[in-house]
Amino acid sequence: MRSPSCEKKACLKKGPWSHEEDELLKSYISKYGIWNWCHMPKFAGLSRSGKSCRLRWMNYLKPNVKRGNFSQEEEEIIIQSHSLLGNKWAAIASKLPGRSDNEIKNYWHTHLKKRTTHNLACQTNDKNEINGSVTSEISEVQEIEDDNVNGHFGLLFVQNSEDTSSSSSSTSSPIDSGFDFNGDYYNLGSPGTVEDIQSFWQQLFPLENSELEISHQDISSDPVFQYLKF
DNA sequence: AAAGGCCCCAACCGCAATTCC
DNA sequence: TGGAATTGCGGTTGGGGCCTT
Repeated sequence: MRSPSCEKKACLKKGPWSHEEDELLKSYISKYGIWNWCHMPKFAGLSRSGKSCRLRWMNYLKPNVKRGNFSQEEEEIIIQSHSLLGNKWAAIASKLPGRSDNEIKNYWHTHLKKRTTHNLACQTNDKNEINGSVTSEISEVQEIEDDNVNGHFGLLFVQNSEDTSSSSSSTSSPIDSGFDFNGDYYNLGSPGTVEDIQSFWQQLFPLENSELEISHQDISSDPVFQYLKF
């Protein structure tokens, strides 16, 4: 299996992220969104691989990422989910909004694994003592309600503009990309025409960052804009 | 106070899956 | 349709901090 071509550069930085790098990535994504992890670092001024940037964003920089200790409820969800799903950390993480798969994986190995193996050992001992059947955790687990975890809730930065004069288009079609309430960037389709793109950025920026203003000239000179083939 | 061991967690690596051209 | 590019996932590692002796 090949390595991605964009990550062949030997000069890419590795190791812990500096505050400056975090700020560069955050500000770039808040401004331009996530359009291509592979090529983004270059435009953001980062000497990092796309994978490294993605990981940093997903685990730490993304809005709504929870830090700190896990609650009892979260621990129980992890334990129950793990008994159901095994090491499907991404699936388990989807049941815990704000927690990354990496964080859950680490927490499992450092805290919960010992506890559950200890419990299992205790259960086995009990079983031997009473010579009865042990009701495993698995049989007691119920499917966790996750209707509101996996779906998109709405648009954080984008809303329909009432200003119909800003675009040559007579219909103000809804923008099909942005950040949902989980902090995930989504893009439901191709941007379309130049006007679509310009309209998109114009709708995006005023809500995302009120002091930020952008002109058509700004857009057309932007590397992302050029990358998108214009 | 210093040295060694242990623990935790951020980040890397390799691979599979998916998307794009 | 096949290969290349990109994304996502899970296992693993390495280093820093804490604890013990």
